[in-house]
Amino acid sequence: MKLKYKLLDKLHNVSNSEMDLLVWVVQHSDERSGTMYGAYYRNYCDEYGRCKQSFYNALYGLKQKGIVAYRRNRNDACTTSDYDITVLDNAYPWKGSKEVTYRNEGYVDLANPVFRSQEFKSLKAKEKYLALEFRKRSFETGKGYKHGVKAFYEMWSREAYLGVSERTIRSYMHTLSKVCNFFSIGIKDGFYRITSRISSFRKPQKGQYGHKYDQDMYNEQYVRMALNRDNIKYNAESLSDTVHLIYQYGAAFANKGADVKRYIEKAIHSSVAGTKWRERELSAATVHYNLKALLQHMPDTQDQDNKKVNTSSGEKGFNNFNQRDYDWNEIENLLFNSTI
DNA sequence: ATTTAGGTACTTACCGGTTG
DNA sequence: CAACCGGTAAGTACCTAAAT
Repeated sequence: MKLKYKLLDKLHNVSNSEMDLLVWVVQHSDERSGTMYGAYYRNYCDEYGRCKQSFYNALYGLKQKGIVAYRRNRNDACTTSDYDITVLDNAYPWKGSKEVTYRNEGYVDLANPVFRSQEFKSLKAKEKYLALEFRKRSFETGKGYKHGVKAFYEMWSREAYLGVSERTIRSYMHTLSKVCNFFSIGIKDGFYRITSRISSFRKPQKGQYGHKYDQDMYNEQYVRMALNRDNIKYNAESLSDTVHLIYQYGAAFANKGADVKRYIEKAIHSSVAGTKWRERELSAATVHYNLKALLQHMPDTQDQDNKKVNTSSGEKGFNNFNQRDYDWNEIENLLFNSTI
């Protein structure tokens, strides 16, 4: 859910669908690799109300601009394919370690409700970019972003920033402060003063509606990936019921040295065994039943590798998104070599 | 995958209101 | 008055969605 400040420079000229794709990818990514696994075009299209061509245009566009690398995955029957999309230069591989490097790299937290809101989605691409920049700048200065009016227009209208006229910038400012209420923007003594509106950026507390930890998004994405690969239809309710099983059974599997996510994938897969490809519908109850059975038939000790991974992340293994048996370093190399 | 019709974003230009 | 703000409108450049 983190977008490093240093990536913002690349975002001044992305199209709106590219910006949406990037935000979507970061929101569903594993922070430690900066990668979203199993990205499926239909999920993107549903969430942003775009046609499938937009997904591909955005994907190719982001790659061409050096912002992401991607890799295509097909299932065994070649009936579905999804993508692992890595946001370049956006990994936090030292999470949990004492590396100074990790702490010093600032980021915009895309988990914030603002960046999931319909208001943000309906902004223009450059307004979205500006919102990210203002978020960064108002944090770095502590008391908000202050910039002389003349210099402000001079800088932001430059090609390397927004590349639009002063008049257009003013309309962006209006949208961000008056239409969306994201920022408080005013001019005093010849200076623009921009601060984040706390009421807009406040995150829901635990237990409140809309509250999500970063790893909740990984979990949900993991389940979606498994469902997509088996062509299983689902709705919001059956999906959330299934995702919930990860929390319900996480500890029980961890006690046996196993990662619940690997087993929920199996439980999902066997829940549609014998059902025709086109007629598969998610039944959380069946998945639950299968998962329970898998747990009961498991020996008490598992291979130590899994256990090690689970405990090292410090967050119940949520960050460890090794959903496949690939060698991690090999994936990294493939992804990074495929770009420039 | 490529083409195309329709839609959106942006620029330019103008206007009236507000501020100092 | 001068400088600035926010609104509208027309033309065009570019983008998206859907057809081919």
